[in-house]
Amino acid sequence: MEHFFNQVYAWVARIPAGKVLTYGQIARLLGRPRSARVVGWALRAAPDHLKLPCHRVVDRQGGLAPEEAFGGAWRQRMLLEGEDVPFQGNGRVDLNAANWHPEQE
DNA sequence: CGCGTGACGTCTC
DNA sequence: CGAGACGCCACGC
Repeated sequence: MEHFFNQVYAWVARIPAGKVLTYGQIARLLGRPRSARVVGWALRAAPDHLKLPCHRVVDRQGGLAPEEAFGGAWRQRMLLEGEDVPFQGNGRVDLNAANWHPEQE
């Protein structure tokens, strides 16, 4: 539980600026390919003092978090654009260019 | 110990 | 190509 959450936080904290990870991707990195939901849950429960770049975590289609998170999806988009994260123009992150592959690091 | 729930994912229609 | 249904896993009650 906290171990799982901690792992999620660890990966999120490692995401370089300008790159993004998907929930499912993180879940796989943790050895739980079907725990994408739990990943999102972990971020939901992520304490602010960890200062995690949770705005760099998107869904499989590059979609941003719901409005209720971040105090507005526009906020997340603004942060991403501020890091030169490419958008597709439809409000989604261009995963083809911004998706981070930790295995390559 | 069982039930409901959710920042997701994949398959179908 | 958009919307809906089901599946998954951890957690709180």
